[in-house]
Amino acid sequence: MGASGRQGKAIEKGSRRTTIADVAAHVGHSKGTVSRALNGYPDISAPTRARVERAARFLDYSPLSQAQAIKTGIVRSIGFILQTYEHDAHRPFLASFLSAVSQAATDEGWTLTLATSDSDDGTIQTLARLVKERKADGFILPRTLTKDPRIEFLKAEGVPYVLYGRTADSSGCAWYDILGELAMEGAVLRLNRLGHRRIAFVNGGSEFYYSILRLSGYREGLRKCGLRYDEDLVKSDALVSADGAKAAEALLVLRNPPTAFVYALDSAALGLYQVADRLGLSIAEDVSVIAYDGIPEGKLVKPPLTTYSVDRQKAGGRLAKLLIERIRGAAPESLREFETATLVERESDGIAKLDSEQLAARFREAAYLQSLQKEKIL
Amino acid sequence: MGASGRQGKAIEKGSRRTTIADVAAHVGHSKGTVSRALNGYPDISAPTRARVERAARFLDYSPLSQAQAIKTGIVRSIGFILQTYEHDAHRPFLASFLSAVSQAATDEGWTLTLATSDSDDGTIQTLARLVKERKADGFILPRTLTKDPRIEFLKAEGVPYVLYGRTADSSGCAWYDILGELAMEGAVLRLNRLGHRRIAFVNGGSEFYYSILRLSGYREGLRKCGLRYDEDLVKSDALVSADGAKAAEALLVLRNPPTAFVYALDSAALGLYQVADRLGLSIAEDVSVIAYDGIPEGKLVKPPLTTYSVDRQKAGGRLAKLLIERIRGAAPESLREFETATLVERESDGIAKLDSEQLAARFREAAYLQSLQKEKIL
DNA sequence: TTGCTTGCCGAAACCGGTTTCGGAAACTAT
DNA sequence: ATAGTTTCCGAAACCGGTTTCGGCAAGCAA
Repeated sequence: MGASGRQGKAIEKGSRRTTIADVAAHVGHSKGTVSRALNGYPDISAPTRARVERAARFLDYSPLSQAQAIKTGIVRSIGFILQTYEHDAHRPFLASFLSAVSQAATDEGWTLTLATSDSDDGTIQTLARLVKERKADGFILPRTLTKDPRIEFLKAEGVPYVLYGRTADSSGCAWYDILGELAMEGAVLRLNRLGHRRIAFVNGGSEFYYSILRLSGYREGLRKCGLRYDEDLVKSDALVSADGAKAAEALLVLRNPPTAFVYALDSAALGLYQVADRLGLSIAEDVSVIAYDGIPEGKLVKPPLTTYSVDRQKAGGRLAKLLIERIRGAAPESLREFETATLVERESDGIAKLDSEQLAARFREAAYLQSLQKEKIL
Repeated sequence: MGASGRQGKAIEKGSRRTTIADVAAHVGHSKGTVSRALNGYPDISAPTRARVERAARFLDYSPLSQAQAIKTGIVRSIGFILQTYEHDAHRPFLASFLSAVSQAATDEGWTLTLATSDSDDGTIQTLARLVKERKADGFILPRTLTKDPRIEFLKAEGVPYVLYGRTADSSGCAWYDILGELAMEGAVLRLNRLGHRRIAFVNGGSEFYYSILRLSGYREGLRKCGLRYDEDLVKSDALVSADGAKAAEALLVLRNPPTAFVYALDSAALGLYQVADRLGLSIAEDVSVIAYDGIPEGKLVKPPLTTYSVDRQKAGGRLAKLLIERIRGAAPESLREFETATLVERESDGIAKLDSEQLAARFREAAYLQSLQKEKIL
């Protein structure tokens, strides 16, 4: 059945990969025909297509994406930019997130190209470079801002992208997002059921769109409980535990301190633990806290942190699929997915034993004790 | 100065990227000359080369790596495979490690291609696929085994790689590694200086070559202290806190329990905290522990864990550079670097207040108390 | 001068694919 | 039987580079 001519192929020299020409020779057709057959062009007869496909499989042929790219412009690669200036707090997830993205990409025969930047400008430049050098066909943009320069840039360049998160101007955007607002609302409701009436909210970075959403969820929760919104009880820009601690202190010295805290970020909530420790307050007993993210430290801390946990793994996988569809031409409006965070009930929230006044008293007493201790040490 | 002919280039249509032909036209030379000039061929005169380079800069030209690759076979990309079946314990570092790799790659005009696998076989297959599809020119292999199938595969295929770690058969291998053996030795010496005479060693996964090295470091430490090696005091395969806890228990029930522990992994050392907690032992007071890695949880735990910390950031950067040099043809023997782990003195190690017998007594007492408590609860 | 090198560069083939174009063969419709 | 369509595929151009090959001109020795 061999086509005309001898094979005469040297096995030595690292066994050259099989090219489209090999397949063409094997089935006795031209390269063009093989290419069209494999790419589903309609002007190839069914039997020919079948023969070509069989030969391709037999010869273990797979096209070189770079060779395709030089003509088609697409390299089958997903771009992702690690923003190293973001606080470490966001890092632990990265591994499982990236592995999910990469896994999904692999399933489709795609690759994940990773790049880095250490500033906002750098991110745009890196984006530009990857596009110019055709290293990526589209991007996953994590942690979207309310007004995000990355989105503006890519939109202007006509490069496909999909958001992990939402943004103010959603026109032309595809996304996957967790309904953080629902989580915040749920946290408030839960704390209210436990008897808390003064519930504080410590938000994350105010430039991120999720902060707007989470705040609205908090307010919605208050509304459903019939509690009034008190802006004294709201802090923002708490990303790490130091920030969270500062916010907690500011809230606890209020004349009417909150007996419960909702944190938009686990990492910031850890700060409350430090403050409580210092003030001799017991978490769950004296003050309750519920946060959001599901970082591993939440399990370690005492008492373990009740939190709304996010499935980063799933997010990564879905984002990859969505981006690939987007690159293949699907309309962005059809590529918008939501997921909910799942409540992990641990032990940092409990029945309100003290009301705000009693807590204030306790706090004064704690401060008194603390100053006594300090004197002793001095 | 314009070359012959009109430009006649349409600005519309996403402003086509400038190609080598544009540069050639601009300087009035052939494509071939431009290519050779830019790639440092010796048969180009100095003035011509200068003119070409200036034009290239002026036109903001950079060659399309894929187009180059189809002829040269190299795509300027570093491959890295995320092994998702590895325990999460090793994940937290990933972010900074990868960002360093990617940063170093970017500096050289290279990219990082990430792939995933969930089994050993899968890793080889993924390696093979990336090589076949020319998605990567070489690989960084983290967490090397004593006998590592990845190395065997790549060696057989003639694909460049560089190890993060060492391996039994180092022929033809380039690597970057941390001298974990020195750290273990240092830990033993330090504990001995604090008065400890029975020092246990809880090793990591025995298939990893680092385990062999760290064990030898531990033994060397003992030797220098004049302590004899007691195999009852050595456990292995403790990767996560559960494993570490099991090892700790087994060691503490010995007739002559250790008063100090050296853990090859921070994550496993966390298990000792659980056990101590359960048994009413105080870490640093009753038993000391020093570990290795520098995971963030080490800071959170009480008392904070004394550990030998590894600079993953630096490792990533160096590995990328080494790999690129390797791909460019440098001899593997010339690409071997070592770094040391740095001791982070925290509070989990202290002066030995109890000797082994006293500890055994304390432990019996603690066990007694514990059983009492249990009865009360029941 | 002549003959040989050497330096420098253009022409063209090539890498591994995709896509346009046009034509032969087979099918229809008259 | 002839003309007009379709169907299917080959030839060739093309994508953006690299590399081989050979030739012209200048330089040098005889």
